[in-house]
Amino acid sequence: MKILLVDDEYDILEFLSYNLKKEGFVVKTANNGKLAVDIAQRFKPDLIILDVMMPEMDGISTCSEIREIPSLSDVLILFLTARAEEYSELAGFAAGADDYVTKPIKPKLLISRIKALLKRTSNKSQQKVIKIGDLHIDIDKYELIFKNNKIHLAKKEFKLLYYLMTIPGKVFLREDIITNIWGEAHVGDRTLDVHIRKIREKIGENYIKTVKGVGYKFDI
Amino acid sequence: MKILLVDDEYDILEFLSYNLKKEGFVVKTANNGKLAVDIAQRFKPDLIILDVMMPEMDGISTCSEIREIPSLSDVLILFLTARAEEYSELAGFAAGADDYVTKPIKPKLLISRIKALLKRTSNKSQQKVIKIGDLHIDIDKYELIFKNNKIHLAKKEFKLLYYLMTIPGKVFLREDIITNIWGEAHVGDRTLDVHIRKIREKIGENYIKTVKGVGYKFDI
DNA sequence: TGTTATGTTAAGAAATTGTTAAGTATTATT
DNA sequence: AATAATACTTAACAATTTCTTAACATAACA
Repeated sequence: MKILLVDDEYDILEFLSYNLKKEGFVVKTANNGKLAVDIAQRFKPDLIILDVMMPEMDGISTCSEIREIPSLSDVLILFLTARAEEYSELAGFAAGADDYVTKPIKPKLLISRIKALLKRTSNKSQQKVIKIGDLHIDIDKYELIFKNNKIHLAKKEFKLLYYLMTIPGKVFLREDIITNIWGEAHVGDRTLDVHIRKIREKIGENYIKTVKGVGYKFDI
Repeated sequence: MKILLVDDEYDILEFLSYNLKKEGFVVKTANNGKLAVDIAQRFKPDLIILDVMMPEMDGISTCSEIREIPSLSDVLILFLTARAEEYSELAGFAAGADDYVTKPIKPKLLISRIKALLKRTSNKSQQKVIKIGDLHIDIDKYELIFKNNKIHLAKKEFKLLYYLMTIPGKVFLREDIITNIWGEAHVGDRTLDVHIRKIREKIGENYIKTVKGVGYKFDI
């Protein structure tokens, strides 16, 4: 598994690089956003760890830029952010982040988050059954089981819930959800909300969480 | 059963090819990943045996590429890996491998693993008698028994019910059912429904379930 | 506090499947 | 080969489910 580390502080690059290599990851580093974009295209990392605060091009701009490069659109992006900058969590997810970790960084925590992230996505395409909490969704059977009862979901509801459940905790952008479920077709402003509502009616209000201005996530 | 062998070392290809052919498998070989992908598409093997370590395109990349080709998405993939490269086991499974065998290769072990693998998947479709609930279907006898009474099903009805029963609970897509029962021929929009109805008339409404917008499933 | 994004509801439009009956094709029987 | 019986397909329409929209309500944010 290849990781690209991006931070303007040399000490942090050194510190993280050491810890990640020790875990068996192949690591490259970049000390600014522009360079990161360049390296990423050749190195094709599985994961990019981006510091939010960087001079010139900050992590969020870098992230947006990476997401626009087709060959990198699937790469995982994890943000490093100071605890204070709470806003950046939102902005980061909006730009297409998959996870974020707050500074000061504890290597063990970071590594466990990285592993969780890599695992989730490597399973993604194969997973036909997803179990989370009281929920159990099976794409082959087109069946949702909630507290041991079968629950009927209409096709769009099912697709939508399944999509959110593929990566629990990840915030899916509103527009990405719409593209994924409805394709390119134009669909009204409230349509997604109505479908979310119908799912919530069936499984309760606790699972699907709204991240205002960004999208929805499935979480326990 | 057809097997595609992929390894960059000629000796290994030769050695394995000999042993597999002796077991009655139809074997083709490729000495690099690119070639393997090409051959696989025409040869349509049941199983691909991939060496993880190969120059240029390694086994894992090859595997990922194969998994992205729809006509090959169901092919079984078995990795050959050196004992040292433990990481590749994980990476391999993530890329969609079905099994792996470590080098040095013992032909007997490899063959038993292959057989187990092929058996696993062929079981599903080869079953001649299926019993579910009050139903008991026998493909050889062309016979359906429902609550201890023989029930006569016409040919198409039988094929259809049998097809749905091969994997109870699984939703079969409308178009897949039509392709499977009627072949490529164009068939009217309501034909499938009418057949479903006739089966339901004979075995009741409880077994075949409609999943609107998707297809039908056999379920209790 | 105004603005924006999302929630909620109900109605009806759209899509999908069900049902019936009649016509055509196939197979079996004499 | 003619007839009868069975199997299959189609078309028309009915019934049902699913989806979308619009209008308004509410909550979160700047």
